[in-house]
Amino acid sequence: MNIGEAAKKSGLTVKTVRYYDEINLIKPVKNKTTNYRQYTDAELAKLQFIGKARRFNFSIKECKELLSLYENQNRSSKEVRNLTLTKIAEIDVKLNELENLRTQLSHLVSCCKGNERPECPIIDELSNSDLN
Amino acid sequence: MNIGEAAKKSGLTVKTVRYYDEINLIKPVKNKTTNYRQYTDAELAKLQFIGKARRFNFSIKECKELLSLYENQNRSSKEVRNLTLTKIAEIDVKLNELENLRTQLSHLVSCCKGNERPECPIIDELSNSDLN
DNA sequence: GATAAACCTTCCAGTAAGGGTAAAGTAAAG
DNA sequence: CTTTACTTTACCCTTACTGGAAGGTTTATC
Repeated sequence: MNIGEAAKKSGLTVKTVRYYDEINLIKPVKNKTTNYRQYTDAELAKLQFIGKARRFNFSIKECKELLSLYENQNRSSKEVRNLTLTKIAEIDVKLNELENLRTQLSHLVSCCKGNERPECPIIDELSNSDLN
Repeated sequence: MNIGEAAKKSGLTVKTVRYYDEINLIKPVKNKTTNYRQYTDAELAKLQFIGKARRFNFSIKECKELLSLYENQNRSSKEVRNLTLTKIAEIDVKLNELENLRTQLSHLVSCCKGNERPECPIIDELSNSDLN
């Protein structure tokens, strides 16, 4: 199939699919006469796999790893599990950071009258040169 | 003061401070003979302001807005408060996404034996072409 | 006075993961 | 035959910096 169909069926944009070719993630053969990319069903499956892994927040580099695990019939499930656990740990770090931020920002908002006057505790806090 | 001191006192890197000059965020005067950037105390205060706002997850563009509010003695606290509320709303969206991801990934992990065998529910799920 | 270190300068390239647009070739439909 | 839809490559743009090279300046040491 052509790139447009592969993109549609994988839920990716044509640009993205072309990009995955460019970075050697998924390289289809090319029609010699038209120079069009030709995607097989197996390649479509890989595009779908990558799309899903990306939605699961795996980076392209991690997607490459997952893809090679996906293609390797002899890999152990432990390898995949460990990659996933690492990803969960990263998400936890991010969650913590964001929760802290949210707490601090909502504290600032609760201190600020939000009226037409210029006095603003938010600006005051940002102007405070203490690191934190 | 020179850029090194300004960087140290603001908790930013020299590279970052130079970058803020480049993008017209904070432009110091330059010593004509040495061509060194000269930062005033007021500029240092702005660097600190920006550094803090960045740590609060405001983008550079938002920092520019905040900075102009900071410099404007006549602005209402409402404007600052609204910007902050918008930021909190963004954080909430991000938190939701990450929490969903975490739930799904830990569900996958709990299904995967993580042993030496190749059967792996995580890969199976990623191979599932359903969008979610 | 020479030299070395610790500064500072600009410029160029790269990061992640594509998005936007242009100019041009190809294909399918009417 | 023409229009419309699709495809190609090539280039620059995005965010917010970071790293490095090549060179000028200042300060400390010998």
